[in-house]
Amino acid sequence: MMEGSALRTESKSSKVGLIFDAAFRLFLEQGYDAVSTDLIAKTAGVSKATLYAHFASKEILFAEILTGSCADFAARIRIPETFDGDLSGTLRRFAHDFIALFQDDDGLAMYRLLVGEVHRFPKLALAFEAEGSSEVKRRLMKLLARMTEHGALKIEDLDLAADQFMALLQGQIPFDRALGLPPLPQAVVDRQIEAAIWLFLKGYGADHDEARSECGRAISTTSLLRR
Amino acid sequence: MMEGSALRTESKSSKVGLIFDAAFRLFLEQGYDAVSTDLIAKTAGVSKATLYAHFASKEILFAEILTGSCADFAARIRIPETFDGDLSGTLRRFAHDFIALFQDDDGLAMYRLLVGEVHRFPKLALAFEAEGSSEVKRRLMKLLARMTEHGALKIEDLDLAADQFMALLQGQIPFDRALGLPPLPQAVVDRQIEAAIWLFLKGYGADHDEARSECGRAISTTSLLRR
DNA sequence: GTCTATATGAGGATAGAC
DNA sequence: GTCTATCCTCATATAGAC
Repeated sequence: MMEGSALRTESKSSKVGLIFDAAFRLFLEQGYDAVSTDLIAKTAGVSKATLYAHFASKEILFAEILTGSCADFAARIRIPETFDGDLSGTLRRFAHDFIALFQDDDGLAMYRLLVGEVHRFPKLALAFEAEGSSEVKRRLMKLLARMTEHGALKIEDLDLAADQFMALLQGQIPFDRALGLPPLPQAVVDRQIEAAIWLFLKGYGADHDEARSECGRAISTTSLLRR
Repeated sequence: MMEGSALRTESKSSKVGLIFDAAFRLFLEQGYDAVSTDLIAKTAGVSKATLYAHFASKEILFAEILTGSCADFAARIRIPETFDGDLSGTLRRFAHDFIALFQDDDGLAMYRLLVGEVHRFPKLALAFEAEGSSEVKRRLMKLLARMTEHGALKIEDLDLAADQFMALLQGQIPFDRALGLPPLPQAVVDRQIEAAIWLFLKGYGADHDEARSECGRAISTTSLLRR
């Protein structure tokens, strides 16, 4: 678990730790190419030779840093192991943790870094997807499953529902933030979260039963055939 | 308007046009730093001196190329000027145009490029946001407003509703695609679109006997591909 | 306008002493 | 392990002839 917004900064005062921290911060702030090994060494307060004694190349240094930080993302989301019956409260807690990832400058810088370097480090980006966003989704699906068993929700396709809830929470935030827009005011975020929960429950809440018994939650696929 | 998936490639056989095209393709495929002016000149079939005779610097060349292509994005979305009463059909047409942007490799490469170079070209990314995604949202809001006037929808906050519809359509697609995942099969995309329309109308549809007319033809989509 | 050839500098990586 | 000093490649940008 992490305190505050900072991603891993393991300031062991060993040389490796110093290099690691300096490189991490510099890469996040300026990108891969813009940061020279010279600058990293200088910032860390060591010589370039020392840097290369611990990391075989700049690419390897970069890869080690990023992989080490991937898993931290999923870990920031609180998901209860059991469902206590507080439907909207539980969803809301998840929502705030989830959105915080995109408001956080460090997390965002890391996403930018990965996206910008997909050409050079394709595996790194895929690993991030698998251990980050994909992992979050899996855990949300488990939560929604428990809520469905509990009778609080009615969901047939968990995968789809999880996708929709996450999408509603995000809105255009990750997209815009990645392009450099400033974080939204908390009030706006809160409103977006409440609206997301409202619409989600409108579709999957068990207590909105009108027209449900006849229609079910089946989705019309006529357009699939028509198109 | 654009045909096919290619973004602007103005192959006037003038030297400038050749340089422009070569640089555009190379930047999209390999990123800003990975592409040298040497390579651009070679690919375009001109000398480096010629390149610098037309573009003062690599940065300026890059900026001119990207700004020229920003507006093309919004232009790819068909939005009717008047609403003819076909609610789900109109939404569906918008949806397919919208999602196609993220399935398209060129558009995606451009997004990656902008996101990766936010540090170096902050204004460029903001311009893209303003002329691209933000413009699309404005036009969708107008459409939703017409639908509300027409009585087909009941929307209080147009801005919020537009955000939600776009988010539902996107799901995790832009996020995952930006990280290098392959495009989703069209069947999965179609299912996501139908689910988005369903949930959106669940919240904003004016007729609360909603979708009853389509119930008879409804098919459970759980039989379709799972991710 | 367009070329060949080159100046100039930056950055990744290493040699060798301690 | 850590440093100083250095090599060498490559990329941006320009000079000068045609």
